[in-house]
Amino acid sequence: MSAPKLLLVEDDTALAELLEYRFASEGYEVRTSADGDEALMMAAEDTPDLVLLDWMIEGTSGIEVCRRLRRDKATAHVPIIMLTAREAEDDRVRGLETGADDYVTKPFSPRELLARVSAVLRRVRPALAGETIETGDIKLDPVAHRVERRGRALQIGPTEYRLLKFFMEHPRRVFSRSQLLDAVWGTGSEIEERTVDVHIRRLRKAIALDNARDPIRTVRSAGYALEPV
Amino acid sequence: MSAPKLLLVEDDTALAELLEYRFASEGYEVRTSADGDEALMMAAEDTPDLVLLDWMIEGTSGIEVCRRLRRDKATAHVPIIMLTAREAEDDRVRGLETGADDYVTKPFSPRELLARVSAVLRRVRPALAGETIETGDIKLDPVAHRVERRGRALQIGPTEYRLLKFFMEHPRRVFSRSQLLDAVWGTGSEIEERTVDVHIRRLRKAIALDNARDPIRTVRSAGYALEPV
DNA sequence: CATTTTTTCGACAGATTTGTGACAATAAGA
DNA sequence: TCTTATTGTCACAAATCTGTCGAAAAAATG
Repeated sequence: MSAPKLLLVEDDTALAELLEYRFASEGYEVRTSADGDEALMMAAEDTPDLVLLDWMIEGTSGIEVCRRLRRDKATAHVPIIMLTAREAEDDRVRGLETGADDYVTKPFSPRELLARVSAVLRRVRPALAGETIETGDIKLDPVAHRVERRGRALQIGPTEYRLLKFFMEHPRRVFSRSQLLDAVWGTGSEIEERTVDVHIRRLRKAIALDNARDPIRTVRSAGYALEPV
Repeated sequence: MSAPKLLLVEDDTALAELLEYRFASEGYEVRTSADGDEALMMAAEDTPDLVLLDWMIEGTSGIEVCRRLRRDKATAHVPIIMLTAREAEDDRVRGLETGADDYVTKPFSPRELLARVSAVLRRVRPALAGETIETGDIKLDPVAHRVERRGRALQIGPTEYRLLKFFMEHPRRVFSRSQLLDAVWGTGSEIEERTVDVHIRRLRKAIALDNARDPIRTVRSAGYALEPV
């Protein structure tokens, strides 16, 4: 399984290094920035799976970073855990309103933060936490790299697996062919858009059961979506 | 998702370039003009989603541009944020009276302006921010690209979807055929006006339910409007 | 009531978009 | 090395959508 990618935005160097070390040793891939604008750039370049955001950083404030992350389509759904020094109620409230998923009040133990991160990831993108995702009657176990539907194991190729996993992480949402290319094939892949159609067909075939409805919805002139049956 | 279109009216070239760059990198589509009359022409050609209007521009004054935008049916309801250099109370009051939606006092940070723009757009056109819109008994989810009425999913073609979405973003308002052509088909589409009628009919058919009233009102010799049931 | 204007409706051919099977190239595994 | 899977593209078929007409219906006008 691929290591969850964290983006840590923290200008206290000592704390940042400590956390970086602890998370790395727990199997996370961590990148750090002390500066809000830089962090936003890093997030834009390579979308992280979760952002740890200090509320009190220099330059662009934490709340603003949060807003901007939410506003950009690519990072709009990345979970954010804010690290706040203040006990101040309204800071937390404002944070959660702005779209943070959870907060941790300083001082905190690395262990506590690890637990929160794991919890948020489990809730938002179960596959990253190594947990089985279930959408409708389809179950996907990212650790075993196995997919089953109504108890029956499905045989499914690598690309179709990634495609299905992506869909299951964002059920009901419509994705254009180019969005799917970016998400499943990687940004900048120079692949024909129509190729997506072919893989959709292969995926449909792979997850088809005699008496089950096709859970993949074609949205004409827009793209495809996975609808839980 | 289509990028929100902004029209920036600002004669301070340096500021204009800065803003243009920042907004572009946030996913907006920006056109700029330093001149009031030119700006009005641009707005007429391709209706923007929001206008950023400097109050103190050369030639036609900001307040006049604002008035004229409000007077033209096509741009009457486009939100306007005015950029005012003065702290002067009466300038802001006059602006809001003339029909501006919000104001930002110079000097301001691009960040602050971004926040205002986002807030105004969210308030005025939720679908641009990916929120579901609800008009009467019809619900439209732009993310899932799905329309339902009284809980029942509707089957609806691409053009009818765009048409309905536009109507739902501006309920109760009457639009002429040429306004609809501009908004739904795109400016400069060389399509027969009568064609709108046909798509209205198709939309009516698509959203019809046995026991429900037709929510689309025909306004003879003027156009069509969506009336929440 | 007859006339004029405007809108609705059904039909249709052409255009777009999507589904599908086949195929060569490449990668992976035995 | 030899087999077997997987991948990305095509070309063609199938499905769906589009823009226009012209006739019929409805609404205003006088």
